[in-house]
Amino acid sequence: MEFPRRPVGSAHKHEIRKNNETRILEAAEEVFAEAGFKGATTALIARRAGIPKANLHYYFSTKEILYRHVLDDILRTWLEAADLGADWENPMEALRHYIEAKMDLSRTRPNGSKIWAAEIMHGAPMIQDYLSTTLNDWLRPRVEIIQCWIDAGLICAVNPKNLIYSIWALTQHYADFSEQIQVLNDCQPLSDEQFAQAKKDVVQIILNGVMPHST
Amino acid sequence: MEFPRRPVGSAHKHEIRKNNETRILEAAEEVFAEAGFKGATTALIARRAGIPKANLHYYFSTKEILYRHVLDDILRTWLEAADLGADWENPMEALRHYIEAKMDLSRTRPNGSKIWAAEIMHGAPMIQDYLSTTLNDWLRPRVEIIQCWIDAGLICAVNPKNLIYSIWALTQHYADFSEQIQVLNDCQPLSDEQFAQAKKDVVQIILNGVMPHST
DNA sequence: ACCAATCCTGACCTTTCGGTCAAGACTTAT
DNA sequence: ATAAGTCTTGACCGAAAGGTCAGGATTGGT
Repeated sequence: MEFPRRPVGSAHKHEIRKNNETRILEAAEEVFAEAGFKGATTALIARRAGIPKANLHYYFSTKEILYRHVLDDILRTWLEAADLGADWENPMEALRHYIEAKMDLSRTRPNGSKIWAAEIMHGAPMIQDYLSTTLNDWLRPRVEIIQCWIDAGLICAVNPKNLIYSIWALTQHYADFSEQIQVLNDCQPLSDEQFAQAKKDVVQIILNGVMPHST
Repeated sequence: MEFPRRPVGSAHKHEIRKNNETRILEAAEEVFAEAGFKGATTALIARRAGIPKANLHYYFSTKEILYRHVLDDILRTWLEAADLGADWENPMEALRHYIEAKMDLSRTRPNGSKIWAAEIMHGAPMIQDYLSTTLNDWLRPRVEIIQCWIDAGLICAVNPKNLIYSIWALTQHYADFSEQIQVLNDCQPLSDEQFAQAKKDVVQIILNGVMPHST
C-alpha cells in the first residue's frame, strides 16, 4: 500500500492524520515482526514510515500504545476472516473453508501472525484478557459443534480443542516459520504454486486426519 | 578464549566452573525464552542464576556468546532426539515414533522450542548457516524416503517437505503456544493426561492424514 | 487578514543495559 | 608460607533508546 504524495495545499487535516497513522502502523507491523516488541525501536519505525521520530510520538505517544494498536489491527483481521461463510453444518466443508481462509491469511499477512506468535510465546503480557475473553468465547461454541460432529460419527474422536490447535499450528506455521521454509527451499520464497500445494496438503492432512475410517 | 593448560589436580576449580556455567545456561534458556534475545538482560539472567552480573560476564564475555551457547545446546538436544530409533522402513511406525519424540521434547523442553521459534521468526540472524547446512542435510534424505513411500503407495501423495513441516508445526505448537493453550484450558497447564491425549490426537491426525484411502 | 488549532521537528533529557575494571578472596602446587 | 592461577564483585562507563519540549510551520474558520 502506498500513499501518493498529495500537493501541499490540498491536504486536509483529517486526511493528513489518517494518512500518517496508517503509514506508521504499517511500518510498525513490519518492524515489530522483524525485531519483536523489545527489539523494535521507534526511531526505526519512524524512519520506515518516512517521518521524524518526534512526529511518530505525536501520533502515538508511547511505543506500547503503538504496539497495542498494531495488535488490535491484527485481531480484527483475524476475527473477520475466521468465520467468513463458514458452514458449520458440514464438517468437511467447514474445516476446508476455515483452513483455506487461515492459510490465505498466513500468505497475505505473515507479519501479523509473527507478532501474535511472539506475543504469546513471551507470556502474552498485553493480551491475556483478550485470550481469556474474546478468544475463549470464540472457541467454546466451536468446540461444542465439533463435539456434535464426533457424537454423530461425522468425524473421528479427537479432543475438539486439539483439532482447532492443529489447524492453527499448521496454517500459522507457514507464516511464522517462512524464513526457515525459505532456506529449505533453496533460499527461494515459496512460489504461488508451492504455496497452493502447501494449502492443499494441509487441507488433505487435516481432513483425512479426522475423517472417519470406512471400516 | 585462552586454553588453560590441562589442569593437573584441580578438580575442584573445574567443578566450580562447570557448575556455574550450567546454572547460567539454565537461567539463560529461561530468560531468553520469556523475553527474547533483545528483551533478555544479562542482569536478570545473573539474578536467576544467583550470581552477580559481573560474574556472568566472567564466564560468558558477551550476551551474544551466551545466547549462541544456549542455541547450540538446543540444537544438540533436538538432533539427538530426532532420530532415536526411527525406523524409516515402516512409514506409520516411523512417523508415529518421530511425532512422539517431538511431542515429548515439546513437553520437557518448551523453552528450547520457543527460543528456536523466536530466532526463526526474527530472520534467524544467528543460525542461517545452520539451517542451510545441517538442517538441510538432515531434511534431504528424509524427503527422499518419504517420496519412496509415496511412490510405493504406502502413504498419500503430499509434498514430502510439507509433511515434515506439518509434524514440526503440530508438535512445536504445544511448546511455543503453551501459554495460549493454558489460558484456553481454564488457565491450567495441560495435565499429563491432557498432554497424552494431545499426543494421541496429533499422531492420529498425521497418520490418518497421510494414510492411503482404501479404495 | 488574523487567530486558533493542528501538525512538524531538532535538540535535549533520563533511564537502561551491555560491558569493563581493579581490587580482593579463594584454591592449589611447591 | 608463598606464589601463581582462578574466581568474585561493587563500582563505573558509554551507547542506545524511549520520551519531552519549545517553538516554528501549516491549515481552517471567520
